[in-house]
Amino acid sequence: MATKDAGKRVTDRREQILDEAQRLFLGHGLEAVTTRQIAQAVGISQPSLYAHFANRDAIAVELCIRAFQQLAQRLGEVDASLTGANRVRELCLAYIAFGLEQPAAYRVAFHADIAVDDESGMHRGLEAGISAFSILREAYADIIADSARAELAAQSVWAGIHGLVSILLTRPEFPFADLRQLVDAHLDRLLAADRI
Amino acid sequence: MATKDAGKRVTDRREQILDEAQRLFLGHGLEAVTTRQIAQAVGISQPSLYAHFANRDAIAVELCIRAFQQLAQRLGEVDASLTGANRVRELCLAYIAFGLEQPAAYRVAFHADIAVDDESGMHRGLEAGISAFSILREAYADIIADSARAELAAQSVWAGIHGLVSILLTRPEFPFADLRQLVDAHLDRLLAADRI
DNA sequence: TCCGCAACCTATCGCTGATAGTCTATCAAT
DNA sequence: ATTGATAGACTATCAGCGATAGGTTGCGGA
Repeated sequence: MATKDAGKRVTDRREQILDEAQRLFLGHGLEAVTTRQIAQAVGISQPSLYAHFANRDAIAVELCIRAFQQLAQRLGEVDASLTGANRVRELCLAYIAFGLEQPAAYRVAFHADIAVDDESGMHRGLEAGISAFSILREAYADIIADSARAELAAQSVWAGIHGLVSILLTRPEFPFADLRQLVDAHLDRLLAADRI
Repeated sequence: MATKDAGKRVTDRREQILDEAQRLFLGHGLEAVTTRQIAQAVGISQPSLYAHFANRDAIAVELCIRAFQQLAQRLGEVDASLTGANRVRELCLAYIAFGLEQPAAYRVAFHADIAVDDESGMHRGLEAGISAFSILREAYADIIADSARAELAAQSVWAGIHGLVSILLTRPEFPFADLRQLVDAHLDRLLAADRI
């Protein structure tokens, strides 16, 4: 009981740090938030963070995981009764909506430069990203029988919608066309190959 | 004469700083390079940089301009005798090649967060970016008569190829398909709408 | 009762971008 | 030829950053 409480307290503080870090990151952007700000928001001293995380990057990795999980959840909410190309299009719309509505989360997921683990060549945030991507991959398995072709299609479409979200987020000052028209035109173009 | 010499000397030092900064940025990435490293490479003290640039961001803006100019030059080298969809495809290939061969330049151009000017809502790097994009826009004016539709198509294709380059650069650890296959599949998909 | 450990603290490190204040060499005007 | 202004460089220094060292406290188990 007491042991469990102690363990729980540690977990809670870790989660509390991540909650505050996420809140600050979403509000001010990844690079702008300092460890001292996070610590102050939690109500502990700045060095105390290092009892829970190896370094600032480790916090960023956890937030990267959260961001990909939120993306996966958003994609998971897409109407499961849809099939084929219709489902792919709705997944793309959900993806773009997530990116534009949660720009800070999207940037943590895709633009933050986070060191990968030396042996695995990955970090846990990337694993979460792959699992989010799998939703799109499986939707394409429904459309294209050849699995290699389905994989290529899914990666291409992913890159395509990522490009739109990415450039809208990082260079919003460019003279883009009307957002709805641009999204529609982009999806029409990107998914034209899957027309029946 | 003497005045001109003095003016020239200033310009040279500015250019020298930018040259060294570019060399360091390309080698070590944007965030990794410090003002002291730049100053040391030039052979002056770190505060002396601030006689030539308002701050570190101002140097980044100039390098952003250079990156876009290099991209524009690369696109300008595409065979001018090509027309229509063939020209668009070659432009896309050149774009992707530039991004993958000059990752640091591409990141400065598209991923570096550089404050925009308050009144104009832009910075000069963005203007250079727009002029690079214009090459693709004009190629689409050749294919699609309706100028609004041509603009939408060009922006969509730009976003599409940017997405592939961007994700390959920022998340190379993802299990992507073979690069040549992926690029081919992506361009096939992205440009399918322009088939005659 | 005492031990060990987890979590916290203060103090401090080296490094960063940026500013203040001074010195010097060059050029234009007297 | 002498003066005054200016450009460009310097040293010294700042506050803020991520991170580390070392000591203190309080609680659960032997």
